[in-house]
Amino acid sequence: MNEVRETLSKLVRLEEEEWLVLASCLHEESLPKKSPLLKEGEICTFIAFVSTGAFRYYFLKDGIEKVTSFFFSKDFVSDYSSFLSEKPSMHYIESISTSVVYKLYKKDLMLLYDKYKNIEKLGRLIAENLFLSVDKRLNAFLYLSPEERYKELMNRNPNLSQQVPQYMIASYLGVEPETISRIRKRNS
Amino acid sequence: MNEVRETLSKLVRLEEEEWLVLASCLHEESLPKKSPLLKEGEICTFIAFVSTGAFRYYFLKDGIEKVTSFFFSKDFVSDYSSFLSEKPSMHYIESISTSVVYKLYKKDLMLLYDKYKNIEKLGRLIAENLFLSVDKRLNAFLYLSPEERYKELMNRNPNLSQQVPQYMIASYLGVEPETISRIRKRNS
DNA sequence: GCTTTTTCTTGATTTGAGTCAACGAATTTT
DNA sequence: AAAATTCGTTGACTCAAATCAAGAAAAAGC
Repeated sequence: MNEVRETLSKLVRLEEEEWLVLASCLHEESLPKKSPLLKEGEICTFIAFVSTGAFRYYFLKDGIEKVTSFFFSKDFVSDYSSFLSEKPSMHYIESISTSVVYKLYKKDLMLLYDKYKNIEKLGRLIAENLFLSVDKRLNAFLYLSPEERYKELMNRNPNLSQQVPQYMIASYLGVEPETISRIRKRNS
Repeated sequence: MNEVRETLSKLVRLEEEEWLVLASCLHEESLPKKSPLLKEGEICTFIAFVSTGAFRYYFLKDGIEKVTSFFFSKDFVSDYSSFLSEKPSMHYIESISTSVVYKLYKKDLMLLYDKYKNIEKLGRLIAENLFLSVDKRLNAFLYLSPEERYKELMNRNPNLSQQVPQYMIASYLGVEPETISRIRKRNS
């Protein structure tokens, strides 16, 4: 729980009371490997802080899993689009390994937003950060070739291939596993 | 100026005082056709409300203009990434037609955020909305073929081709102008 | 109006990634 | 440890979009 506080404190300085009431809204949940946190068709009603473990965020296109994101320790995992719009999610979120998360439900968060100015601010900062990360990812698709995307991803996250299988990385980069294989061969 | 208020009022209910102080921070600016609002290398210090006119948001890749977005009347135009991160922009923002905007500078906005809870909330809602739109666009690249992207864009914005030349639409969809030409031929 | 420039279309060719398929390598299961 | 399943590599082939190039059409300028 303290990791949550630490992570949040990098964004905003919360009053003691604000933290306590926020903490009282956090629900701990443990998941074994390959457990669903969210399924297609559900409305995502939570933001979850990843304490330990890892998650993948994917959707099915013609029965094939397309990975859109990964979430690791200290990340906030959610289908933020579904969370905001309250529309059914098109995605699955599934644990890659044994995981512990702290869930914060939207109905609680909305009350906190209204009551506590610093939590409202926290909400803005979270939204801004998420904007920055989607924007960066969109730019990678607009600006870069698959090979450039792969190199940049590996540069910024050198141990990713130890954490997730290569076919998920391929999917994340919007290419087929064979393409990653060939990129690796070319650059070795 | 009243259009600004109307647009904002759809997001949050501002107190009279909040609106007045916000309005006092808006700077009107008129631009002839093809004028820059932002250039590559500059830090984007503003969010501008488009009163009349249209803008294109692009970057140069090997000297070739790649259009990332369009902004029309009632949109907020900014390099929001640069605005948030305070890093130099990689983009140009240029008027497509004669335009009038109301600029709100970051230094002013930050003070407003601190002082007025509803403006802080407005900031969150703007960030959330921008997140949703980038996320949607990213999904279009992840899920859809160029042809599907084109059809969807035209569906949602039937008069876009009257407002901007086709080569900019091509660029926006991440394809070459010839491809749009061929898609149109196929579907006629 | 005509001229010039910009934008759009069409064809021929190239190319990078996808698809299909087969086969090793590595994990997991029992 | 052996068997089974999953994962990664490689090759042959296909295909959709990029590239190159030449004109046609439309818009802007005079």
